[in-house]
Amino acid sequence: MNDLFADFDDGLPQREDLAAGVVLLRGFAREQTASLLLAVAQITQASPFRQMSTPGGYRMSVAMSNCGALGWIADSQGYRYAARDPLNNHAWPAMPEVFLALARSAALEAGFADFLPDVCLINRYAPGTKLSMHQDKDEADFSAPIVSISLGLPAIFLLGGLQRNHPSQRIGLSHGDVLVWGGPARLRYHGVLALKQDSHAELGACRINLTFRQAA
DNA sequence: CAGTACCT
DNA sequence: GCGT
Repeated sequence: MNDLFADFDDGLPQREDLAAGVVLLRGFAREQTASLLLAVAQITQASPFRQMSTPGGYRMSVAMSNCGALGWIADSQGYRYAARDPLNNHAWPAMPEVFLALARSAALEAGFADFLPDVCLINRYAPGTKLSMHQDKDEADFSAPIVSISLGLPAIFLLGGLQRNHPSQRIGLSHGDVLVWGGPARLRYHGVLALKQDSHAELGACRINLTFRQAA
């Protein structure tokens, strides 16, 4: 048994307070996973997954797309939000109602009322891909929380402190789990360890993460 | 895999 | 320093 990945087989979704301002909602999205994945397929037909480059000139292993009024992008110029997809110069696809409703209800359940995200960053992880420790700090104000929905293969999320050299705790995230952090935790460093080689019943060798933010 | 140097 |  691995207690990083708790079961929710025979109960309602579990709320777990991991730290001040950090709430893990195990299985919170489990009834909506098919709808979410269908919407991801539609969004990424218009704005395909792509591996962005960091300002330092390295390609990120995780492939990304966005929906909503704004999208998070990285390139040689830096990290920022843009209203248009640089791949096609079109507006990002609209945020589906099921995304907005789920993100809002998860935020409320975690204690953050009136969350109105204008961005959903969609991250696609294959086995071996990862996200190094970073802060989400490209948003205009930090009063709104971050809502993160996990789909497909499990991953180990690293929750660090407010400084890069602080120790991190490992959080196992599985299909349908939702992690919310905000308030005193809003600027905590975080990352994702390289995915293990594995296969998910619905998604195959793939993890999809939806990150909701209020950027403007 | 955590710590660290890297140098845009 | 969302990279190696």
